[in-house]
Amino acid sequence: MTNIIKAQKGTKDILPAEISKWYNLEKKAEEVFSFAGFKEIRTPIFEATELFARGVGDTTDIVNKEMYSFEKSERSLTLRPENTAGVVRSFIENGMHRLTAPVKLWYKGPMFRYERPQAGRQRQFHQVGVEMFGIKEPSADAEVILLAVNYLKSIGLCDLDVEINSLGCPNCRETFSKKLKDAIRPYLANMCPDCQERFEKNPLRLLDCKVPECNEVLNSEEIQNVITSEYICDECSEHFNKVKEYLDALNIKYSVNRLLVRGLDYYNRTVFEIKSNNLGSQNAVCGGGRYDSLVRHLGGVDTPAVGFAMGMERLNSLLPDVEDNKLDIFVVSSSSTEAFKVVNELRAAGFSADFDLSCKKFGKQIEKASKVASHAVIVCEDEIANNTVSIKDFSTSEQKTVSRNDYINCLK
RNA sequence: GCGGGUGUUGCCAAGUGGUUAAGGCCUCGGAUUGUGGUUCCGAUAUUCGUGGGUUCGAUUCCCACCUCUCGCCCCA
Repeated sequence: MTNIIKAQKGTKDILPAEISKWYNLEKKAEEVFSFAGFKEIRTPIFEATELFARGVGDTTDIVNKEMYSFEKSERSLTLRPENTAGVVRSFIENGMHRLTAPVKLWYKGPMFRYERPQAGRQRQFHQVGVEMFGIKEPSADAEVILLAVNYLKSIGLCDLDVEINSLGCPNCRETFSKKLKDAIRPYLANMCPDCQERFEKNPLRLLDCKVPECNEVLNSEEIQNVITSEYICDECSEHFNKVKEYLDALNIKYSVNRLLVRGLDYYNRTVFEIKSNNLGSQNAVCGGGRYDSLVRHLGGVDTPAVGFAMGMERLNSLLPDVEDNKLDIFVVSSSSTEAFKVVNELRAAGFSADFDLSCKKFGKQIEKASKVASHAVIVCEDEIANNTVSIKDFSTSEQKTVSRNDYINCLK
């Protein structure tokens, strides 16, 4: 026998038994986002590799070691590892900066990252997210966070922790990085190898290292003074305060986490994450923030933007399983032809209906009917002879025989 | 890329260095050729993750690889 071909590492089938959970996530996204004036956008699954190298940032792990890239006709292409870069590309390419601001977009779909799979992490996974372009005011930040919270609420997730932070503008970021590096430099030799590398590549990431020795350094009074000091400029600070005011006014509970640093290079000012305690180590269900320079960076007209993305598998794992809906009607018949006709009539009338294609004997058909449907419509010899059908309600076991001409009405 | 755990049928799951690999669920057939959800009977593993090795003999012992899983890194 030939070898069985299995799903690739880190990929999964979404089976019929779990599909209603997915439908629900997608349906609620459509509802909640369109209620807030967001329109869905669908961008290609693969893009030019350069888009991600420039868009996501070539200091990131995503770009350095997690991309599914391949060559075709001398072009380097990559399966999208996230969708912000793709949406921005589309925004620029389609001249959306000419539309009245804000341009509000949402998306859902598969993303690909070559990582070691673990709880809440696959190589092919799904994200649902929003991007809003053209508003530099802090109201946009608050609107996007509000939307995230409301979406999570709509799918039944209320008790999640919202954490926010401000990275400041590129200037603040550089000043702060420099201060931090200066402060840490004397202790660097005692810190973990990862931190040694972060020190050069992305100093802000030093802040959330989990290694005890590094924590010790970070918790020292000297470093803490740097961390808690006023690290962003007045303008950025005002922006951040305003965001917090909006969130307070909207009764959104949040905490400010100075150590929250998002891994993608394009963020500035507001960044946020929404976390759950029930997810194991990959505990963020939502991550987002402001990325004012990305559109310009990718060659578009300078346009401020904010957005977030959520991991749908992680959302699903927090949600209870839902039971499959039963069919309205299963047609039991001694004649396949009659069954076909009746099923067809029922479906046209708006009932979900099915019948036994292999025309097994009566007992088997009624057994199947009781398992998959709430009602049986019986069309056997007697009924056919008298131009009637029998309707059986499995919840009460009651059965009545009605005229074939208006049985549909008897079901309503 | 690094570390820990794991792998018996569609699913759950026992088991042993010796030849018929328990049991349960699901599925299918029958008791019951017009009435199901109860009951009873019957059927379903010839790669026991894959490939090597030890042995007269391995699903059981050893090695390698792979999967899944939990962590690290990083991220949703």
